[in-house]
Amino acid sequence: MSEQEIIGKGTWIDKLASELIDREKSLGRNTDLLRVESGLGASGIPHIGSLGDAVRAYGVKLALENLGYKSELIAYSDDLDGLRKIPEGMKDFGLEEHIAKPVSLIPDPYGEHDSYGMHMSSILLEGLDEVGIKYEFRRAKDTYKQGLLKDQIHTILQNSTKIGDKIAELVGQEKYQKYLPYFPVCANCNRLYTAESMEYIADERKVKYRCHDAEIGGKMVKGCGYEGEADITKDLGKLAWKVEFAARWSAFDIRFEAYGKDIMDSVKVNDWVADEILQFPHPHHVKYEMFLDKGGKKISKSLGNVLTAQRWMEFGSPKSILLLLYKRITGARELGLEDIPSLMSEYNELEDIFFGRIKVDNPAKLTKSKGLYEYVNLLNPPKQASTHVNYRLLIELAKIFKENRNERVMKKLLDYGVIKNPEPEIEKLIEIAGNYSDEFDEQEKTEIDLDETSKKALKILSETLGADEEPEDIQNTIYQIAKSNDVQPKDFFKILYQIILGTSRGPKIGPFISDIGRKQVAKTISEYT
RNA sequence: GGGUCUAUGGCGCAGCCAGGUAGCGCACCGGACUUUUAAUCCGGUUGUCAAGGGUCCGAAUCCCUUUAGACCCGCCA
Repeated sequence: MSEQEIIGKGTWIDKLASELIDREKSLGRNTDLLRVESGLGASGIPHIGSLGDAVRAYGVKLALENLGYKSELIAYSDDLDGLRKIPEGMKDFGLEEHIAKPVSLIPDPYGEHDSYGMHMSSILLEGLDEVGIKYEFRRAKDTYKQGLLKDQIHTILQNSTKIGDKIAELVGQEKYQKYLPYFPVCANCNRLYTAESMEYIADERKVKYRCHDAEIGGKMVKGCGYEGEADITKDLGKLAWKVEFAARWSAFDIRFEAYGKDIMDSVKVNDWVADEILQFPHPHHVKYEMFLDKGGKKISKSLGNVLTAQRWMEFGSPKSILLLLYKRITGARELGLEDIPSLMSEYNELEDIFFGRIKVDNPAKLTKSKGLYEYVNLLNPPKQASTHVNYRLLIELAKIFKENRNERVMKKLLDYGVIKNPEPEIEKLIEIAGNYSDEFDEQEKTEIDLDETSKKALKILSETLGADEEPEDIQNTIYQIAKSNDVQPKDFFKILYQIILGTSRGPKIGPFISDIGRKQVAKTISEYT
């Protein structure tokens, strides 16, 4: 490590915040409040990547504050986006008729929120609440209704020719050389995208449009033929993505926004629009990779491999999500629920490092690990380490104890000396580890080949175990039964593991059987004789 | 057509974005313990960090070129 000064907590988040501050300074901009933004999609079920955008933006906010600046996170729901595709699992709600309508104008099929869009956003917001992220919520619908973007829209529409040419030059998309980058919501049929903007009447701040057929999501959607004018200061309608971010950044004074590589082109154009058209130096950015599923496929709302934060938290702690998201930002990531156990362990390890229980020689690494731990705790780390229980051990124990799980696993942990007292946090851990074990423990009904001698031995064992009097040494008893019935002990043990656990190996079987309950085991075994 | 990411022991991966002894899990080998399955514990082996070049006192890490794979964009938001 060189003598380079450590910035903040020594993580990539701090470095990013520091770059941001340097940039603001060299731009000569006011730094009284450095606002960061995260966009929330509202048209599909929000997955963990959507959560990541907001969580990381919040991390940057924390870093900025830690470096002595005021900051604020805006969570902006794009709820004027039109519904283009009906998400997997929602085919039965009759949503077809709402295709192309802004998601905030579609009723919530579940009847829980004011609209379809709000329903989707809420899933994400609840996820954020659960991991402890604070934000200021804003919606596209209100933003446009209140005319918050009217000046930006006006400027953009006045420069639409220039912008259209630039879009073609930067990303090769030519449609905005023909059309205005503004989609009104048809006043007659409530549809977006079908309303084609023809002309901007600058004096009146109105866009003339005609509702015509349009192709959306590979399907033709009928326009209603209505012709009208949309008032950009208060009517519903929205800018195309290629220019909308810029308008928002300028209107909300946004200084930082991360983005996924799928919208790289849009960001490129928006940066230019912000700088050159709106005269608002674009926010500082960081690009991240999409989360992919374990097959390397993009997590997609329509493919049905959506991994939500809520689903994750059935099996992993909120901190395991934060760790996943704060660990690093670059790199393609194949992600699945099977990553939870190692993240759970890694958190404990970081905690041990933070509290000095694990020595780390490299000072830079030490700083970084401690810093990461602090971010995972949202820069408010606990005063003392929590009791650590290995998550994988819990999964194993949960696999064995299915009835009265909490109580019996807890007892086992006390027996093992892993914990000293039952604690509520441990109960929670047992619960989620139990969920994990129930979900991913394939209980393959193994066909077991049993010859007559094995059956006979099993029968004897079953009777012995089922007797009222408990054999002193079950391990030895099993061994003796095998031997005296001409069954290889090795094979006999294997058969028992197959019957009890569905595997060919397992924990030492004597104590294991008393743990499960010998009568219970006797009953199980008798089914095979 | 444009762009991004990835490549590290047999397998799966971390380390890279702030350069400083190449690490972890599984597997494998040896030992301890167990009445011989298993588990556990201790110890050990395994690497031209994809290839080539550059910067540097020092590169898995930074820069350039190449190869292979994945993903994104080129509908739309």
